[in-house]
Amino acid sequence: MKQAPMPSPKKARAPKVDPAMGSAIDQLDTTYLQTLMGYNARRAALSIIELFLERLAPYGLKPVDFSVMSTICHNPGVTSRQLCATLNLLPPNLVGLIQSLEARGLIERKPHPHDGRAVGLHATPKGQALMVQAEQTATELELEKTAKLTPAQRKTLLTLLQKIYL
Amino acid sequence: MKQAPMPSPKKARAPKVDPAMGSAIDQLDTTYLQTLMGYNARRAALSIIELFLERLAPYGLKPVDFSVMSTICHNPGVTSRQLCATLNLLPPNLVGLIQSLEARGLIERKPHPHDGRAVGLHATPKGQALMVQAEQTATELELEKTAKLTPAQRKTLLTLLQKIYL
DNA sequence: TATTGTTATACTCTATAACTATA
DNA sequence: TATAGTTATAGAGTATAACAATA
Repeated sequence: MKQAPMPSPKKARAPKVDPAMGSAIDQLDTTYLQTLMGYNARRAALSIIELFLERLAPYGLKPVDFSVMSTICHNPGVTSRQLCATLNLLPPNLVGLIQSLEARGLIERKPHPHDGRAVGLHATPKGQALMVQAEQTATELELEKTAKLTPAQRKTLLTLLQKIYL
Repeated sequence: MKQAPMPSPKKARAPKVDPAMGSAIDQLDTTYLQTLMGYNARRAALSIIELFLERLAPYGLKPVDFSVMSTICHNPGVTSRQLCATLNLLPPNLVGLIQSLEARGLIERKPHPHDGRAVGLHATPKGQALMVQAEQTATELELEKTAKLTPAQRKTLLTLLQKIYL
């Protein structure tokens, strides 16, 4: 809503006021950056993740842990390779994460029925119970962070973002 | 558009097919994660940044360098403190970045007219020329990455994202 | 006393190469 | 030969504490 005051020309390379002026309003001109999807998506994501880290800390889950646990819960028997492909993670970075979740008793590793190389990942009852709470907390926090959006706008935003990365 | 096949109930905790089945379609159920703005915004941002790194490498600019340079260009005389506040950076992490840009002859540091502690940052002609090209490249790459969106959808997406972090 | 910019440093995240066991 | 999982490690990114100079 705090948009630039809309000057007539399209390009505004020089700022209206000199930032070197110790003016009370030291608002900078970021109109160009705000036209970039990458910039805006990153800023929005980081803003949400900041609160996510705070609210999910009691569960001992960071964003990546959360997305991995959630995917395992919803896809019992999933393999590491599938997780990597789906969540865009690198295999070496998933190893320690999986080991940690297993050590905490949140998941179990079972031999894969058809492939001796692969290992099926399953959430334990403890892990499932934790994720029911964690997902609820995450959903709540997300609604707070997107409070300025109507439900319709929120749905639109999700759909449009998926058109970029899917 | 490759949405889940829309089962009647709202909640779908168990997947339709067992992922342990070495099925040709090893598509996982990520319907829950896709309802999270943080997840989608992060995935979209990373997707764009991936191409950004590739296309802007010839300029020797990464996303943070780019946003700093762009902000300096559009706000001559801006201080480090202002950059940190506007771009959500931490002062210690900006020091090396500024020194690097100065060493490359892209910016100049001039004493601040009113505040002896502060230093005004200015893009050199070389830096300005580089950024004209870099911004054009960035804008082009962004349009490629958002090719599935109509201009109206693109504008909507930018506006909605800003409602989250601004 | 508060602020700007800085140094040093630690911690996390991400990426690459190479190895094993199985297909 | 190709793939799943692993190990070790390097590099980038992000964070905190403490300091000097100036307001």
